[in-house]
Amino acid sequence: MRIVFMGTPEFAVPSLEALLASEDQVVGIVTQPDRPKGRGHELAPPPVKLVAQRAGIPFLQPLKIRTPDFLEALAAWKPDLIAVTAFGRILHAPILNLPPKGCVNVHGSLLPKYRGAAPVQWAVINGETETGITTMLMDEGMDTGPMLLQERIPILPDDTAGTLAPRLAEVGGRLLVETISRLKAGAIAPCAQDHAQATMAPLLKKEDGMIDWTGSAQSIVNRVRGMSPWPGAYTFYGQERWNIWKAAAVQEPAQGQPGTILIGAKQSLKVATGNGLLELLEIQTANSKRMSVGQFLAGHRIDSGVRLGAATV
RNA sequence: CGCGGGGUGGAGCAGCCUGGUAGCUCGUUGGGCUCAUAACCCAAAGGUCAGAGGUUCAAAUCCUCUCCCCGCAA
Repeated sequence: MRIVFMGTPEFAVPSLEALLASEDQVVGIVTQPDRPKGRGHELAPPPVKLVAQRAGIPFLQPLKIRTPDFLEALAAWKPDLIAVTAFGRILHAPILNLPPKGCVNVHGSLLPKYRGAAPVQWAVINGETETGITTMLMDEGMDTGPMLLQERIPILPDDTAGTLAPRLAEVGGRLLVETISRLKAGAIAPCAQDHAQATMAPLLKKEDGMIDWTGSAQSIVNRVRGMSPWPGAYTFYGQERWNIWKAAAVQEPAQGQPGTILIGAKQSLKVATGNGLLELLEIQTANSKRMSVGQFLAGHRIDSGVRLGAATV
């Protein structure tokens, strides 16, 4: 079959590579335009583009999807099927209807849970112990199409969004190839989602990383995990912004108001929460790199009793 | 030419503005204390202060350039 692949970030790379290694032919790739990134204003190519170049497969980086030009270019590739993993754009009907076999999407959750742009992160933030990959036939909604295959994987207690995503992406690649193969054989029955069970996993915003100390210690741990490596969970020590990269709930009763710092022996820094104590393990302050709390305390004088929270003037 | 912070013994920081024998917390090593210890006490080792040039009697500190790192913003 002739397949067009659409995808953008690192998460999409295993899907593309799995397709390239499969019996089907990837005749074209669509990815997002290079974007300014990093400290200067250098343009950074999306990971999928790099793979496309290395594989020597023609690719497009349209600024806008809903144009006659793009649709024409897509049609010229004569795809039997379009495979989509984390492309980052909504496909409208003219594209969805283009390939005879339809458009297959790889989604990083157990649909109908966690529809949307950040399913991996929100699953971790909500403390799920299991997630997975769902392949589906795309329709015009946001991850609402009928499901094809699903595979579950556990979320480990120490997983962050950053450690979980690559594992899911691998499963995604495998499941994508299997899905296509079974579609060709007519050995798969699309199964409508139970829309009543649907939940949303919207794109993460910076503010989603703001730690609410009135929550439980475990809920804060989960937020820290889900916001890593981007955009990061944070709080304020006075006016100074602290990014928290690793934390653990401690089996001790909290002392003081939520957010109160407790400096202990052994170079430890614990914080009272709405329910339980939270020990900070890895921290990053402005203009500095992330470091263990032990290292941080070696060079910074932090007093017990100070409250973390919103920025104070 | 997007804005800003920084590179000081192994780690994290102070000192720089107001030039003049390099300091703090921790780690390491040795010793002591202790039933014992990741705890405590004593001692030691370890730095061409990122690099190059300049000003000066004298530069970590002032000026110029280079390299590297980081935060914000995207």
